[in-house]
Amino acid sequence: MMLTERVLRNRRGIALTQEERALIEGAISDVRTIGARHDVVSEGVRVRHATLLVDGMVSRYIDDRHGMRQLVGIHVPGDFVDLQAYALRRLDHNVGTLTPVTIAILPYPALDRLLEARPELARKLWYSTLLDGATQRAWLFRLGRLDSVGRVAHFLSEINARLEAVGLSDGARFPLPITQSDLAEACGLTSVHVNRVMRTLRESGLCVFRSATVDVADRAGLERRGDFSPNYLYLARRAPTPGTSTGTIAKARATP
Amino acid sequence: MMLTERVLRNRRGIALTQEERALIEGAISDVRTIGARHDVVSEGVRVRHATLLVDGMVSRYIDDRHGMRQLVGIHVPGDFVDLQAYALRRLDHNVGTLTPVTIAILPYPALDRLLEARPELARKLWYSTLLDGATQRAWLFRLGRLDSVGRVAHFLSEINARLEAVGLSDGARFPLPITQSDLAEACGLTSVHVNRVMRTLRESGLCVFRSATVDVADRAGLERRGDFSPNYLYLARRAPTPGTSTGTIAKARATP
DNA sequence: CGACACGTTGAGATATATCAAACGTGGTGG
DNA sequence: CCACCACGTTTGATATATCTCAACGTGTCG
Repeated sequence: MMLTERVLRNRRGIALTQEERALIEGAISDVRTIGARHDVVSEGVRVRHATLLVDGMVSRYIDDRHGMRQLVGIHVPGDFVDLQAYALRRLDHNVGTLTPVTIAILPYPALDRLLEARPELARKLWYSTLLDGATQRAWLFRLGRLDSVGRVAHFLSEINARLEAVGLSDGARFPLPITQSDLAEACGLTSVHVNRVMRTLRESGLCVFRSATVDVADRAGLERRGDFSPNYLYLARRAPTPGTSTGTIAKARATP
Repeated sequence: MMLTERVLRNRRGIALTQEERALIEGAISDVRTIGARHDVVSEGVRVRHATLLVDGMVSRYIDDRHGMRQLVGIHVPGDFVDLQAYALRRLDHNVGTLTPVTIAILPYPALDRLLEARPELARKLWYSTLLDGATQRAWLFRLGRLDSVGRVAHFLSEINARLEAVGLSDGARFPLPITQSDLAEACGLTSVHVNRVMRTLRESGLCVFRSATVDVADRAGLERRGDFSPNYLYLARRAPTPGTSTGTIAKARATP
């Protein structure tokens, strides 16, 4: 399986060519696995390479003075997790694994050469950082205007759509190997309340979250409850490219 | 006064040269004034030019199904308000004026030529969209982890720092020509509650918001209350470049 | 002077947090 | 293989922050 197989897959207007995928693979110096709950990049540290998430999930987060944490982004396979730093050199937040992950490393010098030679590819990677921005705006909407059930419904709808785009969800069921506390930190809630929200979603027949899997019983209903509309993801038409069957996201504990 | 005078001013590592400012000015086709409460760009509409905010304030916002609005960004003079669309062609949110504004228009064809000829300038404009992203993450933190007083304190601290960077605040006092409802839409609160928050801030001696002006009595205290740290703004060292004295932001009603 | 938008205040309703405890369950070591 | 441990989940009771609704005040502009 190609390491870059999922990069920008099914994103409207900026899909990568096979040649571009190969070029990115050529810039990869290293592929690593990291255990769950480890930081990949820390705030303020100088970054020297870009990181492509191949398998697993990672979060971007900000801690406050009292140890409370807010997720400001979450990444699924195919996402670059720290491209921001390529331009800014340092990150204003932390990036940490939620699950064991496989990541591919692209040293900046190799990336420099690649993007200089291929301005079209540079443009597409810029786009991908703009897509991150669009997602962040949707998260702002979620936190600012939705109630707790709406926030979780919106979050789950988003992850469903994003996993579907990269072939890891069939729209009705997808892996979500994170804890209710993680969900709480993403949605600006407490884990206790997230638990009650999950019960509400279950009892209203929208979805069930059990053993790291979400079963979506009523997708339209879930999306409606979360005031979710996928336009901000700039996805290609639904009905994702076949080729990769729905898969899983690594969950077993790996070496730290 | 140069239209681009405030663009990327006092931003660490990516300040523009005088020549680059002149080049941007050369790409400006038009300068317009627009009244308060008018949309500049609407969601989903194809965009054909970039917009530089020269004077006034504009917001980026998302409306929900029930007419509630969430601000996902706010812009001060010197900001590009829709560079995202240059890459994505459409915006996933709306951009509307909060006050009467002066904006400069840069048609994409002119921008294309400019950025092709000047990759270094292209890089800096890309950076500026990444700075927007960093600010959005700070907003996520604000909404997800701060209480109402903290949110408003954080918001005001941010605006103070950003206006200071472009010479429109001296750190102790700055113009804020928006309503308490706008503030509420930015902070995920109701306008009634924002009113009470302002009273709290006043009574605790942190700051006073009156007649479209914020007087910061205790900057350190305000920033502490909002758990604010300006690192995400990537500002150059404090002590802003002299040259432009503290000014105002247009407030008088203009023609729609 | 009057209208209208914005700001201010109060009382009461409600959503979510907090605190505390019990329950499951998968992994680990004896 | 079993027992235990750690971590995550679930539930209950109570506290509290914020919203909602409603009314009244105030400044600005025509």
